[in-house]
This record gives sequence, C-alpha cells and structure tokens, in this order.
Amino acid sequence: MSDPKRFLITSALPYANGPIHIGHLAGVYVPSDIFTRYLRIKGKDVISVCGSDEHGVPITLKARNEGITPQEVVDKFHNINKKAFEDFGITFDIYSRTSNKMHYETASQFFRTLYDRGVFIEKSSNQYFDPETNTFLADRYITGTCPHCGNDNAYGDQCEKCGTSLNATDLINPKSVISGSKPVLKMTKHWFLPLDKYQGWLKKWILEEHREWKTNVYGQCKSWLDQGLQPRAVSRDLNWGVPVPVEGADNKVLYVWFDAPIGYISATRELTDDWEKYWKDKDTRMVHFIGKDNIVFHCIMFPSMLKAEGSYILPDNVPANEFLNLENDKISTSRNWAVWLHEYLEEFPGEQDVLRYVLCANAPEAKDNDFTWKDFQARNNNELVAIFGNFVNRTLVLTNNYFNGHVPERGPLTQYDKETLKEITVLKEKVEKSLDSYRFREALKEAMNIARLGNKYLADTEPWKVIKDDRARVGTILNISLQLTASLTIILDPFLPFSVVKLREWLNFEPRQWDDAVVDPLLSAGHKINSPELLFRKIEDKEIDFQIEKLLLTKKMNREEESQLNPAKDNIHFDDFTKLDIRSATILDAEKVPKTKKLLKLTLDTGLDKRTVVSGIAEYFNPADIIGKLVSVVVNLEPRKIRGIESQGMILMAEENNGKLVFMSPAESVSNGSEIK
RNA sequence: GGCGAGGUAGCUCAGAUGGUUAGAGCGCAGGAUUCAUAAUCCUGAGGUCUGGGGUUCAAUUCCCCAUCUCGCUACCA
Repeated sequence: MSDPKRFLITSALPYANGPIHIGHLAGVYVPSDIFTRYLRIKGKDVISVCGSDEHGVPITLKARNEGITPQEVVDKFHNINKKAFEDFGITFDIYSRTSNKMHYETASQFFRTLYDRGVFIEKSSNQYFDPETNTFLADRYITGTCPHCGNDNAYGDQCEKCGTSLNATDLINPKSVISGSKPVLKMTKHWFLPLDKYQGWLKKWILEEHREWKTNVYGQCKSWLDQGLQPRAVSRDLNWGVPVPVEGADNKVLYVWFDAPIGYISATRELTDDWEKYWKDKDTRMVHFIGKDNIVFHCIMFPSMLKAEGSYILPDNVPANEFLNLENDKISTSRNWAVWLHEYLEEFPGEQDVLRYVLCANAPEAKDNDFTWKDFQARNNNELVAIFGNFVNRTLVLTNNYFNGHVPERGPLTQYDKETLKEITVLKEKVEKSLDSYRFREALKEAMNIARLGNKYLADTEPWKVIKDDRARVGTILNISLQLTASLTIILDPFLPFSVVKLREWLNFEPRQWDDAVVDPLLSAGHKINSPELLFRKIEDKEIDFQIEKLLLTKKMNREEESQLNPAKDNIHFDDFTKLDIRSATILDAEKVPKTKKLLKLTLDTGLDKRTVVSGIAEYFNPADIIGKLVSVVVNLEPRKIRGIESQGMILMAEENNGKLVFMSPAESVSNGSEIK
C-alpha cells in the first residue's frame, strides 16, 4: 500500500431529525474516530469532516407536526448531536451542517458546474400539486387509499400497512397532507443525473480496481451495476433545501442525496482555505465511513457526481458497516428503541471509553450484531477492569510500594524478559495491519493482548515473592511491566483516548507518536510516577437492570400505542350504506399472483356469477388452505386492474393492529349470493 | 418477486487463494496464586461449521436446491 501524503476522512452526515444512538456510533463514528486518531498519532496529515444533514421531507414533516420551522428542528438536533459527539470524544476537525451559507454556496456551485456543462437531463412529468397551498407535493405529502390492501392512510411513496411501495399516482382518493384538499396533476420539470452514462466507468473503477472493498460493499455495488443504472432525479419540488440555481426553478431544491454528500466538501471549505488540497490532489486518500444503507450513495452516486465535475478525487475505500441491533430488536428512532448517546453520557459520566470499547469490540463489521446491556457489563467488568485496568493497577501499585514510585533500574534480562519485550513489537504490528485494513475489532483485540501479556508476565515472574530475596530482580520485572504500560498509552490511544490521558498522567508521561510504542525504554530509570487511581470501575447489576427496565418500559409504551384503535369514521347516511352490495361467496380457486409477495388471485362463486378478485392476503394464507372457504365480498366495487389482473370486488377482512387478517365469514353455512346487510 | 450480505461452540464473533486434531473472547468446570477493583495465571469440557444434493483424492471454504435473518430494489437483472 503506497503511502499517501494526506488523508481525508468523512463520516456519514447524521440526519438532523433525531439524536445519535449506539447504532450510529458502532456503524460509523467509533470506527471513523479510531481511524482518524490512529492516523494523527502516526503523524499523518489528516482531517476528519462531518456535519448534520438538515434537508429533506422528513424534517419538514416533523416541523409541521410540532408546529415549528424546519430550521428550528435542525437547530435543536444539530446542537444536541454536535455536543454529544464532542463529549464522547469523537474528534471531528469540523462538525458542520448543510443549512449554512457555505454549504448553500458549494452545493449551488457544484450543481451549476454540472448544469453548465450539460451533464443533466431535463425531464418534465406530471406530479401532484396542491392548489390550495400552491405547492407541488412530494410523495410523502400525499395520503390516500392503497390500491393493494385498501388502507386509507397509505403514503404517496409507500403503504405502511402492506409495505408496498407506490407511486403517488397509484393512490385512490389522494389527499394533500398539508391542506387536506384534493391534489391535481400538473407538469413539473426536474433535472436528472444520467447515471447510466457512468456505468462503464464505474464498473471498471469498482469491480476491477477496488476488489479489496469489503464484500458487503462490493456485492451491493456489483448488484446495482449488473442491473444497469438509470438516470436519477437530483431536484425536488420543495421549499426546504438548497434552491436549484437555474432560472425558472422556483420552489425547487436539490434532492437530499445530491445535496448531502456535497456537505463533506462544504465542511472542508469551512475548515480550511486549503481545502482543495484535500479534495483535488491525487496524493490525498479519501475514506468514507458509512452504514450499509448508504452504500450506493457513496459508491455509485457521489463518485459519479465527482467524476462528472471532473476536478475531484474519488474515495479510496468505503468501509461500510452493517447494522447494530439492541437487545435482539432493530434499533428504531421512531419507536424509541435505542440507547441514546446524550443519555448515556449523562448516566455514565466519564465512562465514554467503556461504550467506545464495547461498540468497537462488537462492531457489526461483517454482519448485523447485537448490543445487550449484559454484554456491555461483561465486557467492562471482565475485560476493561480485569485485563487492562487490573494490569495497570498492579504495575503502578507494585512500583509505588517497592520503589517509592520511581522507575527501577533494569538488570540483566532473562530470555523470558526479552521475549516479552519483543512481543510488544509483534502486537503493535498486528494492530497496525488490522487498522490499515479497517478491521477494528481485531485491532482492539490485539491491542488488549498487550495488557494480557502484562498480566501473564506478572503471574509468571511473581515479583511479590521475589521481593523477599532479590530486590534487583523485582526492579527489572517492574521496569518491563512499566514499559508495557507506557506502550499501552500509545497503542490504545485511538481506542480509549480518555483512559489513556489518565494513564499518562499517572505515569507522568508525555504523548508520543505511534512508532514510539516500541521504543525501549520509554521510561528511564529513576523517572518518578504519580500514584494511580482506578482506570475503570465495576459496573453493578443494578445499573444494568435499570437500563433494561428502561427498555422494557419503551416496549410497553410502544405496545400501548400500537393497540390504540383508529377513531370511528364520520357518520354516513343510510343511503350510502345501502349502496354497498355485499354477498356471501365461496372461494373456488386461489393462486399466488406471480412476482408479488402479498397478492392472491381468487376465483369466487358469488351465486350471481364466477369472478376473479385479487386480494392482498398471501402473507397470512396458503392458497390451498382457503379453497372452499365461505367469505363475504363486496360485489359492486368498480373493477380495478392489479398487476394486470382485473379484480372484480373486495373480500371483507378483519384486521388486527399487528396486521393479522381474518376472514369475515358467515357464522353458518349460507348459500352463495346471500345478501349481507 | 429480484438482487446483495449473513446463518460456525451456551453467548458475541474470526476463519485470504478448498488440505493433517475448525479458532478467539466471554460464560462454565477443575487447579494454581494473592501484587491487584474476588481481579490474575494454567488446564479442560463444549461444535454432524442451517438442512439436502453435487464437483474434488480432499469442502466450513466452490456449485445447485431448500430454509431463516438483515439490507437494497421493485413489471426488473
């Protein structure tokens, strides 16, 4: 691996609609910070940039719900998260935000450059427009009836009941979320980045030149490239975001996926006038730390943008992590299923390193992992306290007791002494090798092995016995133990920065560079050390129980929320009711609609006729099991084509809150075609 | 439905280009030890490597089928 002149580390911009949780940390920020600190202590020219991603529809929706402005929403979370990162020791050189002026300028310029160069395709299409508020409606701003499952509250991009993704124009009875009025279709123009044009280049760049990327990253890219890329819109009709810098583009902003990664550039510009050195010099190595949900944006789209612009460098690697689960459940901001960083910092003050350690040791590098509080406790008590903390404590206490806090002279070395010292070099190189290839868990394990080595060394040499008749030998043993301890302050620096600061104080030892970890001796004989405190404290069962209780409470509240019934709908006239023609019918045949997850094609005997009905129930029923079933069916519903099959009616189902479906069947056998009223 | 990643000891995870007794940490059992936050050190028990086929002298590692988990994406590989 050739050595670049400098590094540019980016960490995924957290979306400013919620606080940071352990999933973010384990997936992105802990590894990126370890990597950055590692490069810094190696004396490399490195900058780490990040910031809040503050645009996009969800933030405007949140603002509307809470009756505040989008700016107020992002101000709140930007400040919370910026502080939480700082307090947690994530050392970004700058934590910026996409709502600031520099970003608007940078993003506009970037767009304009591509625009002037004729990179974009302009396309007009019909989109829903709210005549009352005079705005185009993003998909999320439209609700209506899902054509698949009949849910009345489906969004324009997706029905959350049946999970189908939709086009806003698919919805039956569409309704504007903003005004409640019925939207109308209106022509609107958008700009598309023709990703298909970069397909050939991307294939070569990723599939041939970056085979070393992690399998999850490489596989995902390959999947996209094999499918063939399509032009993708880079603008939206919205008034929250960076305005499209083109005449006649009123109320149009840059789409977030285009806007956000440019945030890395604007953050760098804000940090230093010398920013181009980091973005445009071939001797810079850029690394994107992200979660797996961001892979295509950072490996396909952003590189295409950079390539289209032409003067920028491309990422050298994109070490995306998988996801972290919490106590066997997916972490979810909306369901409050998370360990929030700002809460952790309050509840475990001064114990940043414990969480950093646990999240690194159990990082989801190759597959989704699970965070449990019990594991958190165990790793703290059995590893940090018992291995690292304990070794340090034994060494410093012995030195204070036997040599009054002075580093003793080193006498003649035994073979074992020499091997122990040599092992530091071996382990240091292992840590390096792992970090250089983004294997952080392995790196941490090897670093901890230095403390393990120390414990074993003390157990084998038994200075507390030897002291009775060979004080000089004990001096040598402790000298070597102190050497190990000093090395630890360097090797563990990227992982456990807070502990390392304490340890250095006790050792009375200045910060040193990475390669100094194998300098011998680091502490010269006679050097005075201070008296130590404890590096880590044991975490008690009751603290863990408290955290688990907290999560159980969340579960309970979520359940209560879910079990709340929808309020009754508005009253209707009897006439409206009599318009419905519901009959009993028998299912004659049922088969899965090919290439769908939820749809069954049913043939019914309604007494009046035999007809076909498409129903979104395949997840709950096997076709074979429901043949012969007596059901209720609305027979005068206007026929509708679903997946190319004309559905002539609707089967009545009762739906539990968890989505489970139950047939509304006559309690006793009745003849087909009997009217239900 | 398609595609991608994963399913390895009780738990959390490693296992590059296939090769003699499949690894680590924690947990567990036994022993040693007391300098240390009852921490440490040694030894040991524990796996039909999701299931079923196939290729090969040889497969956890390659191919096919099934199944489960996660992610991406949907008239489309």
